[in-house]
Amino acid sequence: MKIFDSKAQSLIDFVPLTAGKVGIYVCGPTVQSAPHVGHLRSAVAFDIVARWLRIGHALDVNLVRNVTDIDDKILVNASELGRDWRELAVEVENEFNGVYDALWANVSKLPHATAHIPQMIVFIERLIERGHAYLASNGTSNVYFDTASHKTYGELTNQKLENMEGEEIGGGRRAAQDFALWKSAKPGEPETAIWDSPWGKGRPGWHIECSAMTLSELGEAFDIHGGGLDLRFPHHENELAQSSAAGYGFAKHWMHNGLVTVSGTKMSKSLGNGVSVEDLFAQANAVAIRYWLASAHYRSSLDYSAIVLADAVSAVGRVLNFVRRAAEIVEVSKTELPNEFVQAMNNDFNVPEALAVLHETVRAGNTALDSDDSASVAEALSKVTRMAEVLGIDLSGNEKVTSAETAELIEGLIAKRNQARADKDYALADLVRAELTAMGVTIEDQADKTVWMWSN
RNA sequence: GGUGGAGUGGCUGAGCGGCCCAAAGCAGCAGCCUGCAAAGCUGUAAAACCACGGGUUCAAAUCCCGUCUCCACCUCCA
Repeated sequence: MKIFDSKAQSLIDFVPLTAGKVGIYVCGPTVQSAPHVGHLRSAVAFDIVARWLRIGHALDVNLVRNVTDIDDKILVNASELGRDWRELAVEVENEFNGVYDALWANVSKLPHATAHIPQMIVFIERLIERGHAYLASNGTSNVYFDTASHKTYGELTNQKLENMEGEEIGGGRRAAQDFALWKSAKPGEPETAIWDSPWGKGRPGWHIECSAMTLSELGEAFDIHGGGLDLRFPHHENELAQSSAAGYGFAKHWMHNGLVTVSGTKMSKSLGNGVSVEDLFAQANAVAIRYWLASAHYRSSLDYSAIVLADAVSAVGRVLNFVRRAAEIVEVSKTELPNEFVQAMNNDFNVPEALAVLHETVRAGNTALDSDDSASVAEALSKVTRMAEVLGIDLSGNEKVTSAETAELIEGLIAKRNQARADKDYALADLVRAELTAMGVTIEDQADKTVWMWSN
């Protein structure tokens, strides 16, 4: 199993720290505003990683995705809306979880920053004791990480301190690159966002929550740390600095997913070119969206367009059509994954290549269907089912709930059309079909019967 | 200025020294099937001269050098 380690900047042979088990920590959202496509891509990418390690390698995967539910932006957005920040955070988080659910991208654990404040304080104390953090010189309770004290600072992104732009020196810090571990409470901030600490009232800085939560959830050292490419610096660099300065092994490997772009430019909150989840779901169903999100290799950038989404709908439809037809005549049985599929997944999760195998199997299955070779149909169906499980393609995903009355109505129309066909009254038959189409129903005439399904 | 990534058919997107006269999907065309469709199968066009120019090699989309273009990070972001 090869994985591209973005810290080593090379492909590594993946060997779990503890035999049979894998600990993965992926940076989840800061719940400040609604999810956008980029969040979904990251979630799907790491969901596939977890699925493959579980299904393809029989590993016990502990996938942790944090929820950063205390942060400047949350406070700012809440105050702009005149709302309680905690309420906003919960609401946004629910929104995130709803989409993750819809896309089949769930995780083992969802630790919250606000539930780990004591652990963060302990962590910061430890850094101060070890000489890697200091209290601000301006009389506030700000605490900063001392980047100069940590000689490997910059190792994740291969940067030297002197080349970094840094922020303006302020807030009582010693160097531009030093970052806040603890932020002093400021006037006007809600009481509920202020915690006591050995240094005074305040709240945690941005990066410390992840270091503290990896420690609580996965221990001093764990296998993989993941997240979007845009988090490499400063967030992951700083996490790594904190945790290694604290004396912990931290992440053995790093994985970063590529970004979602629109016309070649990164989709981001600040640029305002983000495509909302509503936009996305208005154009395609969840299975197709997930397929699209996985259709480029996880390290490549993924360009968004309406066309590309429509392509995904067609491509998934092809798979789903085969499964539907095949399932009418054969059962899914136990079978091995195709070798090429396994090879592809083992090669740094090459999903596009794996999808090629999936489609080849579908074609073989369709050919078998056309030639009534039910043994081959069953084989193809079983393989497709297993591959879909690895990739998280919900094969029942296109089924819409239909009431008995609606089904009866549709079946009545189909019977009417088939009678017309038997009578060779094709004008009437086509009229009925047009009626069905208008209802959003697609029909398919098979040798001995007519089946129907909701159009995409 | 520093650090990374990318340029492959009409579109999306793999491949990263020989299995590549380049996977897979979408779109197009033709045939089969169908009353006609849909779904499906088969075949297939557009010079895919793999950004461009050199080089290494028996062999390069894949390695090296140079050039151009684009993107990301160094500020909040998956």
